[in-house]
Amino acid sequence: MTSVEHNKGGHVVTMRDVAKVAGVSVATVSHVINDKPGARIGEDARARVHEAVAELGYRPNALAKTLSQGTSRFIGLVADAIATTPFAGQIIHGAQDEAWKNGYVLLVANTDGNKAAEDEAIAMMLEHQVHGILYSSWYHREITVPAMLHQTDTVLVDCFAAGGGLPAVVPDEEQGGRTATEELLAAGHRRIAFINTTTPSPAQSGRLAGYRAALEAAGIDYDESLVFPASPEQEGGYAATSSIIGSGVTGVFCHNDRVAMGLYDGLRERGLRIPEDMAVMGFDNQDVIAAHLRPPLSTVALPHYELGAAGVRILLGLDPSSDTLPTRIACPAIPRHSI
Amino acid sequence: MTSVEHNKGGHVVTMRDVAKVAGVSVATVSHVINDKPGARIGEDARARVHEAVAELGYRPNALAKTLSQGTSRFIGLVADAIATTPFAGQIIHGAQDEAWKNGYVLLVANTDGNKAAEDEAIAMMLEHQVHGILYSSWYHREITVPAMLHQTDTVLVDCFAAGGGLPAVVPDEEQGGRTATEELLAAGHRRIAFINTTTPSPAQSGRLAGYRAALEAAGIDYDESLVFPASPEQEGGYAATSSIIGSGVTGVFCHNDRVAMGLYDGLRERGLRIPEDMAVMGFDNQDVIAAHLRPPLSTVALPHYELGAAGVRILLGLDPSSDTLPTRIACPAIPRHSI
DNA sequence: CTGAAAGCGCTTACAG
DNA sequence: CTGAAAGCGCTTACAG
Repeated sequence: MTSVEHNKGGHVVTMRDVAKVAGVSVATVSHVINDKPGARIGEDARARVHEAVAELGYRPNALAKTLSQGTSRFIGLVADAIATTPFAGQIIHGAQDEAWKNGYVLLVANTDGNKAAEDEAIAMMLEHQVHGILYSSWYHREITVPAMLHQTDTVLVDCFAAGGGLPAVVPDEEQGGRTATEELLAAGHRRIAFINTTTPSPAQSGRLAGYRAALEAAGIDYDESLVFPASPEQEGGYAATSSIIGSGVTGVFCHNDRVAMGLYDGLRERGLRIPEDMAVMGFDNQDVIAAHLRPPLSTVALPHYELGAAGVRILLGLDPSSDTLPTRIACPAIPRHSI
Repeated sequence: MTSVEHNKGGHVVTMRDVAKVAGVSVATVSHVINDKPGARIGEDARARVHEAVAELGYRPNALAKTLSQGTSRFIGLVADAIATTPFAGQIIHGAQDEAWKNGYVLLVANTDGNKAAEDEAIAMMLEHQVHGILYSSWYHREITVPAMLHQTDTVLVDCFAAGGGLPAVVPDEEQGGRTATEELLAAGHRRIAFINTTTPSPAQSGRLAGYRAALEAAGIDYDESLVFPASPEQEGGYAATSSIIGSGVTGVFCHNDRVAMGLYDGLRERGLRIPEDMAVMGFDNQDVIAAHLRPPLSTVALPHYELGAAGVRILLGLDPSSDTLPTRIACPAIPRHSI
């Protein structure tokens, strides 16, 4: 394989080489390359430096720059499950784009939820002088903050700390639940079921609260018998089918898209059409699924990309934040054809 | 927020501080911390250094180390679509684990397939003195190598260069197609359809070749009329349903899981049971889908994690590689209940 | 067994 | 308008 640009001497080209070729000092090279505001450098010198840079194929050593400046351009992202769903990928994507935009680069580490790996990851990031760390979860939940995280600036992404103390960004589950229910309401449905997860979580309580709020705003009494528990997967939705049908409901808000997918199967097996016989609303806007169900699923999106992006903005002090109240990111409606 | 460990002086603790507290020179500190082989350091001095490190909460500056050693511990991963599917996430996961295992850290960049972003990403990685770059695609395809990649060691992951020239790791599509077909064969099917994608690609030709090879090995004549073209999504599989049924086949190998998912719908609508009336085999082992279809889908897995891991192994010279022939990683069968 | 010193590739006051 | 020099936090021959 070939390697980095080398000058005739055989070593990688450095600022000294550029200075030599341009006939100026390294200080001058540094000034023109970085376009230092206060730098009074003559046009000719400036031009010679640029020529030399181009001629030699010079590329600054970002690490050396960091060392001398004492401030790094790294942001660390520690994730608990990088590969389980596209969700983590979207967080990484948002964080990376935003970091980039601000001249930072992303250092990522996966921990698989393993404490030891987590500490090792954080230690490595600290040793690399990260500007700060984004500590993320692939699903919204409460976590206990690894002690080492306190050695640098950190913001929690898609999770939050027990007693607060650290800025956090999470999806607005309640607004999401409200929005989902409103979509059903807007289509004329009055008797609406909610298949909720059996797993205690911000999603479980938040989406339920949103469902109730939307109903109330529409002047509809909350009927506890219309919320059905289910495991948050296709299997859960499928199993809930008869209860849903038996409840005399015309629309159902599913805790997530996977549940909706299972319900689709159950409904179809009984000869029911969507949305004519039953309107169904999902949650998550899960890739590969939502847009390709028959009919395409109306749902509400989990803003993972935004979560990652907002995380770095907060870390860089570009967005306001609070140590006690997580920043909530809206979950927008994605209307398709199941309502 | 709090910040890095500081000593009484108020600045972050450095090797000098440790040396001072331990009553030795920084050279000595360096030697004991790195456990240098040739270093003849007394037990007492060694102990004092360790004590000082613990007492001060000293953490080495990895960047400074890199500078003085002239060799970095970074591996860059440039991906074209970090968030589209879990696939890219799995590549990142595999690469990160393997990098970690060898003392390297992963720098990731997303390009969204955008040439400018790509060049910028590579430039940034070069400036950060990466040891090498993993250039990856989220689906197996031929690419044209960005020129800048030649300035460092690079290995292609889930893609390969037109004329060779760079080591590459890709899934073994043909073996995967063969394996998928063999699963159907092993269940006693003799008349087997193949729903292939309409998109020209290594997957299209490789899986077809595998299908034919398996048939041939089983002494079954290849019948061209049994391979049906379809768009590689749920919609394509659904649309192929009548052709499949009309072909008198008892089993079908689908180009991917999404196609299989669409076919499931089509079959169900016509009252056909899986696998009793029709056996179906997928490809990809796509998360969130494959294991949760009704019945759970038998399929073949795309080895993305392994692709990422093998990529860094090749980059580090731990695995053999070739500049002309991509390394092929096996696609294992994942038997479930659709056959 | 241990330390002084040079060097890695930059940046940044400070002189002039 | 430009350069010499010190410094960032380490490592590594080289002396002793």
